Amino acid sequence: MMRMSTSRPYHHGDLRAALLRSAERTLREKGTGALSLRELARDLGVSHAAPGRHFKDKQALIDALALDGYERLNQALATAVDHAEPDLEQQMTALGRAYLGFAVDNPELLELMFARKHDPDRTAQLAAAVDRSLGTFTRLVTDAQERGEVIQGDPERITTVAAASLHGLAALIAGCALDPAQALTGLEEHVHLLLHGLRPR
Amino acid sequence: MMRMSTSRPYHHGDLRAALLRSAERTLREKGTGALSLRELARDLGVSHAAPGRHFKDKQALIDALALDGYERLNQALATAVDHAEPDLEQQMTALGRAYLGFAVDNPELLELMFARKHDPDRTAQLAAAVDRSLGTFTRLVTDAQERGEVIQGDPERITTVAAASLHGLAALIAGCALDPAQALTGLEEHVHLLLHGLRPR
DNA sequence: CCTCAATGTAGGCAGCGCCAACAATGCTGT
DNA sequence: ACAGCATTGTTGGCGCTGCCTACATTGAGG
Repeated sequence: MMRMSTSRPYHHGDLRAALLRSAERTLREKGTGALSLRELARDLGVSHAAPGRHFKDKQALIDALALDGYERLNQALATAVDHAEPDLEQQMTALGRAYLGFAVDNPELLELMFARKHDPDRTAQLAAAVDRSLGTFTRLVTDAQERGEVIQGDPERITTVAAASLHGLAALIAGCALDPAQALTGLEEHVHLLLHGLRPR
Repeated sequence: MMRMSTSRPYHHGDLRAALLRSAERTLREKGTGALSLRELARDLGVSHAAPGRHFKDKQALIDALALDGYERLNQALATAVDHAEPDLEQQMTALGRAYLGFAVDNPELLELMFARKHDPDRTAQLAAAVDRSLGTFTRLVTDAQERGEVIQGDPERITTVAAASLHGLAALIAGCALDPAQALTGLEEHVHLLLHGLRPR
């Protein structure tokens, strides 16, 4: 059938990217529960089945969203460390500030990223993305070890302590269990305690 | 209409509790996404609208599930501390073991508990439950401060460091980003590093 | 140009949450 | 004892969802 002269072109052009952008926006504004393939399609003026051409199911779109989130997070973490003085405490604080900032700006996305419901296929990609995040931490730790700023020992274990600590803060912020402003202003002391321990010296 | 002699009684007896039990089971076995009021009703042999008499909507059931989770978690945390030697490191390790154990046994439930999608009314109850959890941490910290095992300073801030560290581990476990067995065996050293810091002394 | 893969459309199916109207039950006051 | 009433369960239906299949339109490569 010929299409009416007033309608937009039959092919959208870059529907996949548009879906991701729109979904990310919905996620931020109305939460995970409000994500609907049909509604995304309506918003973009395409038919309700069009998204199916780019994401085999809803979970696939969510996985793509999560993957994109990791990429942005990794970018933020890496540049934060790069722009900090080569001092462990400052670098760690910068890393924390970037991480917590991401959590404040993208709480629902962070929740998605660390959810346990990913397609087994995409799980590999996501795991790689997580490793890249942890890699930033590990690099920080090993460098500091070389400078003698961190105790010797398995870098992975030490990384886990630092990463878990910041991830815990980020998760609490994303879950509304911790006041974002308070967490950000207290971050410096948090890192200090992490590095120097809770026991008296 | 008179009921057939072969059918079960018109009234279930304790449908609300049965729904919660069944939902918790589904949550553990098939994940959050598989939770359906209609399916729960079918499983329990009641009509599809019966759950509505006990939970005004699906979120209300989820909130109840989360609340129950907090109660079990708080119980576990409290008894763990009580049964440990009055030594900070041992108490903290016991607390961590209890927390991580809960995360391993109830990953989906933990995800629900810290999700950001609760009814504003129930949020108060949930916040109180969270405070009770953190209270266990704070008590631990203040007691240790009195014994001189922890540096002086705002107990809340110190609590946040410890709690965030363990919560981070638990969240990573629940999200399949950390191997549970590895986390549990490494817990002792994790706590040690937390208390003594990452910097060389 | 013709063909074909990629992309979008139309329609339909089953399941879901939620709602309103109605039925069965058990409690309570007289 | 029993009438009235609140509680709890049932039935049916609405609009929404994700997903599937068959079909239409388009652009690109032989």
